[in-house]
Amino acid sequence: MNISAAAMEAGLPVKTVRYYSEIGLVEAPSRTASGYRSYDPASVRKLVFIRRAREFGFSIDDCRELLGLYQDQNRSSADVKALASNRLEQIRAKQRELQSLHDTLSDLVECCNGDERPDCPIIDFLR
Amino acid sequence: MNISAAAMEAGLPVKTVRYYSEIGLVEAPSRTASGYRSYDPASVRKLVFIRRAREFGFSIDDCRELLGLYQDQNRSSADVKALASNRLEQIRAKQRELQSLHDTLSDLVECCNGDERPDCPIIDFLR
DNA sequence: GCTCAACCTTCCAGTTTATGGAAAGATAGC
DNA sequence: GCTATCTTTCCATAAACTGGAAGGTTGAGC
Repeated sequence: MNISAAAMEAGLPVKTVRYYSEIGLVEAPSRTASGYRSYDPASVRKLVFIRRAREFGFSIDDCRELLGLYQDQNRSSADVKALASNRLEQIRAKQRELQSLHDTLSDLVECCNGDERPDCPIIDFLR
Repeated sequence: MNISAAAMEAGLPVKTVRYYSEIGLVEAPSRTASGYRSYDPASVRKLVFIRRAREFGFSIDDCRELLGLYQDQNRSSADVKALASNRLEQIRAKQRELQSLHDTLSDLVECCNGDERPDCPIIDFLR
């Protein structure tokens, strides 16, 4: 399986697939006689796994850990839960932060006339 | 006013202040005879303005624009409002995205036993 | 006047997670 | 055999800084 077929199945750009093996996130695939990377179904499954984890905002380093757990038959679900809970707390923190930004900015936008005059509460607030 | 005093007043790291003039976000400060950067109160006010805008998640390019408006006596508040509304919509989009991540991940975390056994709905979901 | 710490300078490299492109070799279809 | 479409490697770029090295400046204390 050439890289473009593997990338397609995994739902990732070719460049990204190459990049993931470059940084050692997935093991280097075998090569054909002419040097083309050759992917097997197990590697493709790992790529899919990584794509999904990335979509959940897990960092590349988180993915390394998750992949280790994914491949470890003897992992405890507690280890996985710990990583996920961590990520969940990050998400909640970001949500709180965004909420506060949202509230302030939306108040400012609402009370700005948005007309031709220079008067602007948004600028005044930042000033 | 040396760079560290200016940085302190603006609430920014020295490195960042230097960086902002390097990329032309603020005009290059004058120099003392020995080459030290010398900041005046007006520059410090601009740095504060930038810090606040950055805290609101405006990009450096947004800041360039906002700074232009900040310095323009004849700006229309509509121009400022447009930038801010834009940013507000970005914030809302990010909020929706995070909410959906949060819900899925929190369901998964809740139904994971988090014990010594390998069984794990989180891994199963990503798989 | 000397010393020493705490400044300041520039320059280079690294962070994170890719993405874009150039130059050159491989393969498949006609 | 030609041509289009792969593939390879290598280098550059993105955003917004941050860290560190090597070396010059300043001011306080003695």
